[in-house]
Amino acid sequence: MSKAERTRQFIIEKTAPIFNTKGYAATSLSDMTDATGLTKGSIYGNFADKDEVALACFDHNHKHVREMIRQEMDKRSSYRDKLRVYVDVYGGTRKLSFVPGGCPILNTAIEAADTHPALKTKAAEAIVLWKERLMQLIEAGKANKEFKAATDAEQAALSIIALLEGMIMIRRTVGQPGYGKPLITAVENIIDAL
Amino acid sequence: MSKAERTRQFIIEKTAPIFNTKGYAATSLSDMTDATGLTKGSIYGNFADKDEVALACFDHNHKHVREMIRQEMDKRSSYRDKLRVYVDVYGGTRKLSFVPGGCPILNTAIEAADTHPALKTKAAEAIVLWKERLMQLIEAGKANKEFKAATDAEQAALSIIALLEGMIMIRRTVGQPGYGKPLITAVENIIDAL
DNA sequence: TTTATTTTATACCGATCGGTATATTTTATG
DNA sequence: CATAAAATATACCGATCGGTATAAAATAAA
Repeated sequence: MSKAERTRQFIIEKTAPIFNTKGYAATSLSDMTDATGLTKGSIYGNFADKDEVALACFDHNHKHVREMIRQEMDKRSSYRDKLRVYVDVYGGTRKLSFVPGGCPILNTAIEAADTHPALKTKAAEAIVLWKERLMQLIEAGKANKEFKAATDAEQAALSIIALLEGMIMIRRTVGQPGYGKPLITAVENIIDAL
Repeated sequence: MSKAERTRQFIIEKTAPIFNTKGYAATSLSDMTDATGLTKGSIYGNFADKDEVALACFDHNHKHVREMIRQEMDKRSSYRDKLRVYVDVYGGTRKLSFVPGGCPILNTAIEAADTHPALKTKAAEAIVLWKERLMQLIEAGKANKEFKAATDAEQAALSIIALLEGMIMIRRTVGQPGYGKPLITAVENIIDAL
């Protein structure tokens, strides 16, 4: 890895959490130089513009979440237990470290919807990928006789995603944990009923 | 209503949709003068600062959604049908006009989470109010023998909110209507099972 | 209709925005 | 170690940001 590649990676790692917490538009070049200790010249020597950093940061945040899920999922054998990883990671039952600022897919989707087509596309691809991955797991469980054959994989997958994202929004906003637990239970109920 | 009060209302009505679509930080004074045809002097003669406009705009958007729900709900008699109003309004099955830019509660909650305490508080209050209203309807249905006595009102209320908000995010981001319908069905299933 | 008051427009403020040309320093190569 | 190349820092650009002092205009009361 060349010096430039390392610096590029360094910039991404230091600024990705800021983009996720403050939002893309609200994160300034000053925020980026403060967080990295680098100057604007150095940042612009490795990225064409602020947008390119923002897009790379989304990829980084998204990849971080995916790898955490994957890592935890590999430890589990049954498909039901694999699905429960999402509850453990997003639900925060276990103390699994998450990206600062909440779910990057949700944050990016909301901010970029009417302002940033490229980011919106990335968020959309992330959602599609997530749904397909969930459906894969559910269909595999059906083929394995672990889940009922009548299970609607698409509806279950989308319901889990919507409930988790809704829960993250509600829990982060209201603050009281009493607003999160019933939703964790709701997701668990879906998984149990598969 | 004095001239100033009318102007104040005019500014709110013209800028509220912009705040909801572009976000609070990304909406500039120029956006506001363009949308109203007024000058900065006029706006600052009626509001202390940009923040005061933003807060008033959230209240306006939130009230607009609530009144639309209330209006449609009054037309219906059974509690089950009343609850289905949320599906019709948020689900977009019926062509009920919604605030431009999607759900203001969701948008505000996500943007303000780490950046704007006052707005975050307003979003939190909106969620609490919504949950309590849903629980009222469910408990009333239980008292009326329309719903099962064993129904967990809190979990149902929170599940409906999370599913609807998750659906709005997913539908707006991915675009394809195939991603929304299964979630509408999921909410309908919850209401049917009450 | 005159006058006092309120409301709106003009012109400007310092600060910060994203971005760049260029000089300086650091890295890699012979 | 010398030198060419790459990477970083400095200094600056015009544009726009939110906000304000003040003048002009419109409104309301007498």
